[in-house]
Amino acid sequence: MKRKGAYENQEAVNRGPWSAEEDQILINYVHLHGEGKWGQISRRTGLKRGGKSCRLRWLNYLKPDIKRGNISSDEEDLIIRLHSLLGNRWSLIAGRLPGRTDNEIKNYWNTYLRKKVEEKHNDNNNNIPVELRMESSNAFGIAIDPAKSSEAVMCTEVMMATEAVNDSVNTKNLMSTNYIENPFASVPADHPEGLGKQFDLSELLMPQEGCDFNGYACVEIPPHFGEHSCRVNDAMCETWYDDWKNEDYFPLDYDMDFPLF
DNA sequence: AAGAGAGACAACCGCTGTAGA
DNA sequence: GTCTACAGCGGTTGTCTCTCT
Repeated sequence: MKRKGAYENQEAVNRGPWSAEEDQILINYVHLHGEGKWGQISRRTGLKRGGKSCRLRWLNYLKPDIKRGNISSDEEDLIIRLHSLLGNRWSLIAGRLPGRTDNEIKNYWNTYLRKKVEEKHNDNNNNIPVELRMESSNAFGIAIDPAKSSEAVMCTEVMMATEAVNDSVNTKNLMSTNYIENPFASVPADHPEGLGKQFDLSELLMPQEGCDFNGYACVEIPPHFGEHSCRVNDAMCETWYDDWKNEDYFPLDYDMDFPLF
């Protein structure tokens, strides 16, 4: 259902690549009026572009702090890690890569990184016994294959046992044992087995004091979830997956540094 | 040199969420 | 509560450039 106003007067709207003249009009407008009020640009400047198109052009191309040029290996690594955590939540991923836009990261993933990750996964898969190559499933029988998955099925949410959240001393039991068996099981809080509280991982991904940004998104459980500070990094999913796959359960411990994969 | 195919990336589209009237 | 406009997101498409034959 098309909403009125989104693309009205379509016949009067320019499409396709932006000209230098159009760019300059948009830049001048933003300098005068600031970001936002995109819908007013055509009325105020005569620019024959929809508000959405203007916003996109500014955010993805014209904004001064946009970093252009090749994505570094560090950035690439970070994208892979964040994608394994967050799935296709490009704006969240872009938020952790200063100067990079969600569109740029999405394009980079779709045209290059996805294949690279898949190839890496296939290589790894060929080196393990057939019986371990079988797709795993979580507590609800949902097949999980982290390297292939473009969705954040496995770890967009974190389960923490209620008692652990309420008991800052007993931090070793942060995860209910039910879910240590399968750390990728994301159990709804109202599920009969859902003893724990459920957090959206993006909520946990808060900048942390003293954490090197390129140190791969150290996160801290916000204080209102309990007094403990459980430091994790975004490698934990892979680590858990490997440990779980090898039936060597990962002992979640207080303030433990997780190894990078 | 020319055409085909692949890759890269800018831009568009459909949708949801939200604020304000 | 409803409607409208707008911001924002993610998926998809279009177009340009490069490489190969």
